[in-house]
Amino acid sequence: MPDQLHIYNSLTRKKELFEPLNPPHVGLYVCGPTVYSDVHLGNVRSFLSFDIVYRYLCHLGYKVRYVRNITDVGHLVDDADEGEDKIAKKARLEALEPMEIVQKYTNGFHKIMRLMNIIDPSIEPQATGHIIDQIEMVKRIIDNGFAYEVNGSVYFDVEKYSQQYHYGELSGRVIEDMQESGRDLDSQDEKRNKIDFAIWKNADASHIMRWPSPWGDGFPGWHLECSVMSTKYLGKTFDIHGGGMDLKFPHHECEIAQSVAADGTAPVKYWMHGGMLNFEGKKMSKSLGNSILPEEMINGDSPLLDKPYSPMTIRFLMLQTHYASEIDFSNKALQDAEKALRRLTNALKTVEKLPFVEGKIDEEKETTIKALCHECSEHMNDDFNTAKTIAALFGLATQINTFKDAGGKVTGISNDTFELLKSTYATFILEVLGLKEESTGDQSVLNDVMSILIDIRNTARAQKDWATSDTIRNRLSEANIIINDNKDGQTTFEIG
RNA sequence: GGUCGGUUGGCCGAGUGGCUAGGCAGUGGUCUGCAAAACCAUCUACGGCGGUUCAAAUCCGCCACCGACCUCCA
Repeated sequence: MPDQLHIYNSLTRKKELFEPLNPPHVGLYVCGPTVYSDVHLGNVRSFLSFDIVYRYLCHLGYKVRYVRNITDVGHLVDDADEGEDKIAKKARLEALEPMEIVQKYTNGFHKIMRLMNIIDPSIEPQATGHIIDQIEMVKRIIDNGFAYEVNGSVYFDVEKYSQQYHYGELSGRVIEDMQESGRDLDSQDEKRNKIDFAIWKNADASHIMRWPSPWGDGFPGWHLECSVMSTKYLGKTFDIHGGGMDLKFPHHECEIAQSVAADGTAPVKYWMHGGMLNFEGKKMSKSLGNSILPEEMINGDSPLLDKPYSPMTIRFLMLQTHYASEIDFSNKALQDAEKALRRLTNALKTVEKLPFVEGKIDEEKETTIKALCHECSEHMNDDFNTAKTIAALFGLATQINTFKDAGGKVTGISNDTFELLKSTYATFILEVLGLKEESTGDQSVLNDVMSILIDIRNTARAQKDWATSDTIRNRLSEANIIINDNKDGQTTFEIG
């Protein structure tokens, strides 16, 4: 197992040792949301995957500049020529200013990110704030001979590019095949070749989002913003670029082509692609209309769901699967995850409370615990394998619970190992995996009230007044509070 | 049609040549006034057929099924 970070690079299709271009600095770019509607669970998964990448890189001590854009212009709705900007279309539908749409859904996106405990990027650039830079990049591509202008629109010349460079190296596509098998789109007369793509689109007065350019009024093309903003903030070549599998082609392929055509260098050293999230076996996507919003899941407000699930339950379930694999969400999976997460976090509370007692060292136990602690890092080093890391954490949870069961103290291991156990367990759960403790309402008041109820119940129990003690427990259970009489004589509660 | 990926025990889900993944559920036990939690034990699979190998879930071939991408999508 690796003791240094290895990343599966989509570009080379191999797991590679991670060597930053300029250590200890790391440049990380992730394709952000297009803010024309609510982010759904599938989007969340992708951002979570790269949240883990960011967190772990930071954990390893790298100084990471993490750029995740907001796409607020530039995605065409239909085919290339008759296409309308997604934001503009939505603005018409909702009778709002385009920037009102952008603000509304950007706010919603941020809210979900916070709920899911996804850390903010270092820079969150917006495409509309970089129109000038995008125009500059279009100019460079034209100057280098890889784009041509027709009627105020500028198209990337894929064939010309592929004479000199390799278009399709990321997605494994061959341009001859694409020319044969690609579907025919309407009104493509302007393009020299149907595999060419727009980098600047002409827009007449009826378009509500347009900017002046050397080619007349218009708006930037589909894929340009990411090339521009990654270059601007991370340089012409940077370390890691992430996004969902569905962006590999054409979006990321075009990004590579644009950067190479403009600046002559491959933009990215390690390409990472996250797997899709399915519901009932189908990719969850806006266009298929089978998406569940995170808020619906948290409120249980969807006909597809049996009950509400907490943000950390959702987070945990996602992390039980490797980022590159598909996940199929279901009620059963969510309920299992809820219980499993509770086991993990209960052990965290336990280990923080258990006293250490010096004693004869049990070599086997000592070795087991140390090995499990090391495994947490080793598994994360193996292409961010959160599933295996979680397995190791469950191993530690069992060790912790065994201490609790066997006398409610930690003994038989060295103090160093105990400290390692405590810090590893807490660090990986809270910082690396970002599984924060969830609390509902005012904890301090609740704690006070609960300690009163527990006192009354314990008095009843001491008098063998089971009717009273069980009534308290049952009524609390109805209120979703579970009472546990632990082996050590302590009574605790948890919100279930 | 083209390209790529997947098919693992009751369910979810790791895993690329030999060593128990893990979780949830189930079963038996310990503990408990009873529960719950926890612990111990148990159940232990790799789509089908063929091949390579001392050894295959893991490599190769064929077949079946599922999915993604090829058009905006995380």
